[in-house]
Amino acid sequence: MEVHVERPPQAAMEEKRADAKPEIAEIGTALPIVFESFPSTQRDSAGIKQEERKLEEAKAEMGEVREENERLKAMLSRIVSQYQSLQMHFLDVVKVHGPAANKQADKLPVAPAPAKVKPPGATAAEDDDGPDDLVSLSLGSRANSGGGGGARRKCHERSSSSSGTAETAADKGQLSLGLGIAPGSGLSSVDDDKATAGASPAAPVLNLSSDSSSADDAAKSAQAPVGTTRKSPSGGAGAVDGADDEVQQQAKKARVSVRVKCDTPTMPDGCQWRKYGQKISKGNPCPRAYYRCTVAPHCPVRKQVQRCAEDTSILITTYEGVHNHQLPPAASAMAARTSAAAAMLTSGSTTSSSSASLAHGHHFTLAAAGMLGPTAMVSTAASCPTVTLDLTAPGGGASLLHTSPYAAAAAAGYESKAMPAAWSSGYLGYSGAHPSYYANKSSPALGQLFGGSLGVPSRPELLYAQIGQSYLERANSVGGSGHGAVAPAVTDTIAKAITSDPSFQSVLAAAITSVMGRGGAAAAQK
DNA sequence: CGCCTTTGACCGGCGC
DNA sequence: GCGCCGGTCAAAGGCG
Repeated sequence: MEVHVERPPQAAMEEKRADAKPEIAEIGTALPIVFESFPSTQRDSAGIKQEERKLEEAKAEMGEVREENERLKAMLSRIVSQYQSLQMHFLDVVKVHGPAANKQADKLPVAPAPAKVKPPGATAAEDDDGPDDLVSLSLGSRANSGGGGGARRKCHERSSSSSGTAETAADKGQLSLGLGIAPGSGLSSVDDDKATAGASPAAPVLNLSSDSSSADDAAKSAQAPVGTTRKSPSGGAGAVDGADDEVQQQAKKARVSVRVKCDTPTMPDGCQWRKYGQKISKGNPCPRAYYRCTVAPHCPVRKQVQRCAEDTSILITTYEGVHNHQLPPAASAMAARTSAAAAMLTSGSTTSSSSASLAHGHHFTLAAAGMLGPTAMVSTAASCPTVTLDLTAPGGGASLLHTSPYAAAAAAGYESKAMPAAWSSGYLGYSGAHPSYYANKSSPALGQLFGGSLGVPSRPELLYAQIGQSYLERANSVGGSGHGAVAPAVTDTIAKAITSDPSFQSVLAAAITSVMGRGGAAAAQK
């Protein structure tokens, strides 16, 4: 004689999460049966007392469930608020380090729209102005539709809307962090209409995305294949000066290679690919397959898949370009990772080889490096700079491997300019003035946003290390265990999406670092 | 029928 | 200038 509500543990958990009402219903249906089973009044009395007790227990349990629901709701709202707070912090950074951009919005859009992006194409063609003041952080970045108009439309909503004057940002330089995530994907919320006002045709944009497309490419609807030697249409931009051309050339060939233990023919990265070629490359008996992204009709992204000669269980996937479309959540993770790596690569290659040509000697590298994976390697073999993310190493250590020429440069004392040096010392070197910022402003939000277990690092480098570690763990799970199970899980809840979205993390870290670098570079120039 | 893979041919860059 | 090599194209065939 007992009210027995049978619920498997997992079911109970889900019920708690959802609502307590089902439980009430079950109790209600069970009670009549219990009453009918008592023949005598005495037993009825005893049974009623027992039932009352059970009812009280049920109520208590229900209360607990409600409390848990409240806690979850509070947690969710807290995460959302923290995310928005982070956006505010980011704008603060923009204001502090970009006085000219002070007119930018100090107001954040309610919707999680970290930033709008300006197509990388605008970079070279328009980068004839002075130092850019606007850092445009884009989580969703690439212009969907091409055309120069499209590029302008991709200007940042925040920069324009809050100031109320589109011209505000128009004359300011812009730093665009195109991280290869399709517009509207994940946390990105692109409001093209609003963004239009903020677009600055004359604003220099440094694009850190892996997209190899030049200004021309972007002008041509960002659909031109990137990194291809055959069809590079970059010739047309007459406005591109030599320095920018060089930068673009490097960016054009920027690649991100991911090494993952994978038994399947291709790494499940969430995108749809169409195989368009296969070759036996020299030095590797395993054929190299060439894939093209087919999610969007003219997506410029391509990838090469080849098994490691030494260990055929290791799949080496090399990505080129930036998607010009919205990515599935699972694909966003990989895109963010590769794009962050590409950002590091681009920044590093430019600073090491032609820092003067780059208007601003940024050091995005540490931030990017922190998110690259257990092992990140930079190589410039065959005049094609490539960042290799080795996700095959167990343990997820954040060690970074430096290969020549960067490692050599660092060893030779060029740490201030060589990219990998930034990983080890470059960033920390000039960040001396910023720890307070991290400790007082960003760190709390970051520490919580990037996982409550992370805590709040007392030093920026620790913050990055933790961010990176957090990212690595997720990256490992995504890249190593397969995307199939990841996508649905990631999209389960908003909170989970926010806290686990690597694109946001990578963009945020890269942007903060870039801002710091810009600040330092600007100060140095003055 | 549409999409995809396969595969030989072609093209351009690069080194000698 | 020539050959090698990486990368891409495009026709042909397979598959659902």
